[in-house]
Amino acid sequence: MPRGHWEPGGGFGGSACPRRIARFLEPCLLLLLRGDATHGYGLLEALRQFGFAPGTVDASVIYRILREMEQAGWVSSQWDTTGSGAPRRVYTVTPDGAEYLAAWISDLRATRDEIDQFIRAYTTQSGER
Amino acid sequence: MPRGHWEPGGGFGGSACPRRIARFLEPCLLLLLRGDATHGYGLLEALRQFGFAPGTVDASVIYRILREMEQAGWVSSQWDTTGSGAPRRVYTVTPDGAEYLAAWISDLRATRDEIDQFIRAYTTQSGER
DNA sequence: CACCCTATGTGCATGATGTCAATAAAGACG
DNA sequence: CGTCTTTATTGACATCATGCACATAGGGTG
Repeated sequence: MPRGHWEPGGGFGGSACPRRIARFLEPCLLLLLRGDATHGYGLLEALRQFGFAPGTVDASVIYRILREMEQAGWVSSQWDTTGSGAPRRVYTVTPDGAEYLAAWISDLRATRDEIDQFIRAYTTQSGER
Repeated sequence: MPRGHWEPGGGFGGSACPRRIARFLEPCLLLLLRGDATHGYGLLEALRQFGFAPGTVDASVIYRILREMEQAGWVSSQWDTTGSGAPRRVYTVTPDGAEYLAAWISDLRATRDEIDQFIRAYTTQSGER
């Protein structure tokens, strides 16, 4: 098998691999930020609920996306120095970010329907044999 | 908005954008090849049934994937010089390719379930407000 | 021949993502 | 104080998927 092939259904550490969807971390982080998670490091563990196995996402990826989203205006940040340990950059979702997340949801619905259509086409073709 | 952002739900020519799923063309081509389409150029129009608007997929992408899949052993090809015009490279799916497609289907099912889970998390959080 | 259409292919640029290293601050401990 | 560990953040580089521009070639048509 040529290098770089994803071995669908088998590889990728056995997880269902939400990373098959491009930029999926973006809406995940937005949704978590609307909840109670607020800073980069805390988001790492919270991602588990969306199918990301622990250790599969590097922290640097989280921070990079957060900075990009702040530049885009989807989130804003302030420093929090009240707790013990290193200061945390705390993120909140802007109104624009909420709209962006809503657009993501509508797009994901469409993507899901496309997948369903493809699976139906497969089972139909297989059943006709 | 920074360049390169996908504007989910709005951009991308208004189509539902199946390309949100990485390498989605691969299973599409395999499924079409199990049907009646046989050569690269003919696959271009046949892709329409999977949500690819005409003109959204460049022909070079099709040929590149076909050659990669042949190297991987998922398809095999022969030249067809019987018709008029330039010779066609005609592809057929190998048994390994059929297995690979089946793995793709199982992976797509999992991906769809992840999307559903994410959408449910969103609507739950929105409903609680 | 000039031109167009079909058909296949190559090369390069860009964007998304993964990996690894570096920086920095605060507290614990000798 | 010096340094070790934990938490938090950033930067630099490599790889992969994809899009775009262009090259090649056969055959029909004026």
